[in-house]
Amino acid sequence: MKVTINDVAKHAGVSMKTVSRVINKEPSVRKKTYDIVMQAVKELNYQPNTAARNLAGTSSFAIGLVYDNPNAYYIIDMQNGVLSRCKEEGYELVIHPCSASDPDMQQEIATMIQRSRLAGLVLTPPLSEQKHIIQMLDDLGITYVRLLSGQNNDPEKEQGSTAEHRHNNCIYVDDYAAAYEITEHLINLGHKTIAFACGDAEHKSTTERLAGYKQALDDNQLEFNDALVYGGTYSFESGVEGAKALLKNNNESGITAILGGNDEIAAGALFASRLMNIAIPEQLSISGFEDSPFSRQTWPKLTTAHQANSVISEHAARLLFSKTRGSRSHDKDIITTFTPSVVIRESTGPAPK
Amino acid sequence: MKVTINDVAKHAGVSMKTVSRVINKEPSVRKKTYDIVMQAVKELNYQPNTAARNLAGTSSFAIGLVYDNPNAYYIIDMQNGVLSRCKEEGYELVIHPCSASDPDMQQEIATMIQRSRLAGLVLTPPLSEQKHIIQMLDDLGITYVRLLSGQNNDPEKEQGSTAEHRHNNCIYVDDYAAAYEITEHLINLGHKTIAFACGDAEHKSTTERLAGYKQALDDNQLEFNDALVYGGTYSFESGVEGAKALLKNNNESGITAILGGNDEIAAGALFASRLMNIAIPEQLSISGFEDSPFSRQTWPKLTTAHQANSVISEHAARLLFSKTRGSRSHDKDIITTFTPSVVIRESTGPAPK
DNA sequence: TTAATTTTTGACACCGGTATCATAAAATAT
DNA sequence: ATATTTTATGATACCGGTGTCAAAAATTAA
Repeated sequence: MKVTINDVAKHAGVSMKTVSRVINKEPSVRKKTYDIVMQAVKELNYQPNTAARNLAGTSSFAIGLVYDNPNAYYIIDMQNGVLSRCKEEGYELVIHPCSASDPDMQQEIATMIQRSRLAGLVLTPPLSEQKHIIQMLDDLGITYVRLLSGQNNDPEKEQGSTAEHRHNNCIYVDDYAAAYEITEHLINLGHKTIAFACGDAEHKSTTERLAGYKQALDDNQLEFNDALVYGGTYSFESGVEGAKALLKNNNESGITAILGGNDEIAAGALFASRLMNIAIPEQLSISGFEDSPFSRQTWPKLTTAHQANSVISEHAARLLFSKTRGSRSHDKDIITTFTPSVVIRESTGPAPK
Repeated sequence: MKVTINDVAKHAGVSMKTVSRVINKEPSVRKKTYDIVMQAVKELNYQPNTAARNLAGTSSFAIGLVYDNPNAYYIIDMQNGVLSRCKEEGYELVIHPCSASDPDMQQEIATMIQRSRLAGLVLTPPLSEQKHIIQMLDDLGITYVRLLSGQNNDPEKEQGSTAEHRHNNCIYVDDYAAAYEITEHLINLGHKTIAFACGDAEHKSTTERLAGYKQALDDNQLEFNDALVYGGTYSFESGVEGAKALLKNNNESGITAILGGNDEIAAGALFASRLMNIAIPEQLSISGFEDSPFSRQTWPKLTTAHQANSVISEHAARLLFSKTRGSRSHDKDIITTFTPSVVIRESTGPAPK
């Protein structure tokens, strides 16, 4: 029933080590031998036993994906992107949802790494931003890749000694640029009083998006007003609350557009507007951020910044693999900075007079 | 740095086999010995190496979760439920998204099982309903649990010989009852012309929900009308199309309520109503099914049938473990049939006169 | 108290690969 | 053609646990 490397070796008339070489695509195997072995592999339908490889090898054929993020769409995209690369490389994926509020989190991650002898880790925000996690991974000496909000400027310069400053293992999403772009879109529509309903303050993405928004205002001679910024979380409920707070007293601030920290916030704002009988986009424009499927399922559909999460995570995995194995993959194919692009739908329109 | 079972054995002054017994909670270890070993485990912070256990043991300490379902919320819940049980049991989870349209799917699943020597598999619909998959798993002799739509009636009677008829490895969601309940809710609100926007026809859940709907109509002396059933898919877009089709020609059929096959369909119907300037719930009631977070983020919020996906999947994992290991867990704690319960929100209301 | 039985524990051979290093074969130089 | 270098292959010792079976210790019976 189950075929082992020895069966293949016998069938092909070579040693088991040669079979091992072939399936691991090691160099220095003659073309002819390679073909013979592959033939045997096919004929016997041989599947290398993961456990055995993991045990015998220096590191296992598995990587981990760690996340602390309640956004289902985001997570699924992350998983799928990483999985597709894993499949390509013949690796397994160990997923690890966790919660920053859990005091054992750090220990748990360490345990997981140790038990499964993971070859590497992909960290998504906001975990990827936490110093103590990074510190721990460095202490453990494990390879990892971080998904971050920001830009990968001056890579040479950034090769700092401390982990937080070493940026050659990061994939960036340029939220700053995207927020700038989307704010500009609103400005171009004639909006002058644009509010921003932020996500969690601790997330780097919030800071970045806020900065991009500010810069866009500034570059267009619009004054930044602190009262137009609502600090919340990346959730629908926060969007509802945010919109209510921003538009209080019959919109005394004269807001004509709200930039949502993400699609959920925007959807919440949409919901609140509905409650307050505000027509979108005639009386108020609302934009989201991320372009999750969600943004196409609201009324009206959301203008947002498209973020190709599964592509991003696939590249994160690519980068990770380029660091673990003898970098079989070409680092050059790896994109390390992604900039979401504005997708215009029906939730934004010309500013009312 | 890394602690092995031998280190623990030495530290505790016992043989490595005894340590193995302790960490596997095997019987016939004296309390005193057990304590000594556990003490050593703690002191050294020993983590058993998964790969080694998998290799040496009869089956590996990992189970698989296979799904072909585009619904992110659903998948995340499934994963989390199964994961929580895995954590409890010290197992790993191998996730495997796949697509029925992929001709290699079956082979891929077989490969995964073989490579990772999975101890078992949890199958979610619609994969869990496909005969050829079940057949294959049986041929492979692997343990699995299926999540199905239906009821677990007459368990004794059902112990048929063919896999499709063996139902002691299934967890049921009673969509029939839930659909009945939700339809009745609409009827009680005075609705007499209730449409049903179905999900994918091949899904058992569609058949079940439809049957429950029909029965409720019947029990309340309302005639079933084929023209009021729209056959679509479990997607937002389908909900939009479905509502448009059902309400065509200025709602010539006089529909006052639409039962959505799931929340996404309902959200789509909501969207379409908006397009057609139909007020919800004043002119038309719409209900969803599943109670995904989604149903709380539409306007108005959806009346729906709450389905505790993460609990369901946790029980699926429970059931699986009860079959794989020496059934350490008590089968009696396992619920095998779940009935979603109606959650009333704002998308349904009294029928218009 | 000793024999018989049951419960605990340990020695050791695997599980199915990879890593190392020696050896054989092929390519190149002399 | 032979010596030398390079490249391809194989023998064998692990990796860190589990399973088997026999030995030792603890219980119970006689």
